[in-house]
Amino acid sequence: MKSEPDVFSIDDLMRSPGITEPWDGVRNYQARNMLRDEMKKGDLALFYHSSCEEPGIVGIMEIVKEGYPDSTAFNPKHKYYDPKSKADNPAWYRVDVKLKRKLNRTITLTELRDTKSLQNMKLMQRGNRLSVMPVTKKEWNIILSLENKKIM
DNA sequence: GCCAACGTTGGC
DNA sequence: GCCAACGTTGGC
Repeated sequence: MKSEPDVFSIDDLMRSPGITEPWDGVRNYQARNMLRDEMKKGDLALFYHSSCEEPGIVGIMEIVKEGYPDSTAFNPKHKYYDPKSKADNPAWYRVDVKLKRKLNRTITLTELRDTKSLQNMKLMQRGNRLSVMPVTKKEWNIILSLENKKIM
């Protein structure tokens, strides 16, 4: 799950009450489908910092509430307001995430690109812009094995 | 700031 | 339904 740290960072999540926050503001249908249909309570997710100095994976989260309507879309004053989404037929969904732990260090995008066994990851695919995307168990294990392996 | 690669919009 | 124009994402 991607977030721009200037908007919402792993440290913001650490400071949240109960280290839990709704992951809202996703306005892309493919990503919406994953939030609404795919992600289950107890699932784990990687927190990715995008559009920043050091893009990469910074933490592990747990889904603590499954997809439910993103009410920020209903509020005309909210920055995520979307008039197309109505309370009786919501277009956008969110999940609640809880921080499991912050990684010892950022596993950078460069490093992921340099890892041969991760070349098929969704994240690596050209022009990929999804803010929520699947990670296979195998990829997950490889990624986390990098955490304590090499210091860039 | 640039630009590639998408997604969305709207005229026809 | 097509497709050009426009907007957005996100790495660099």
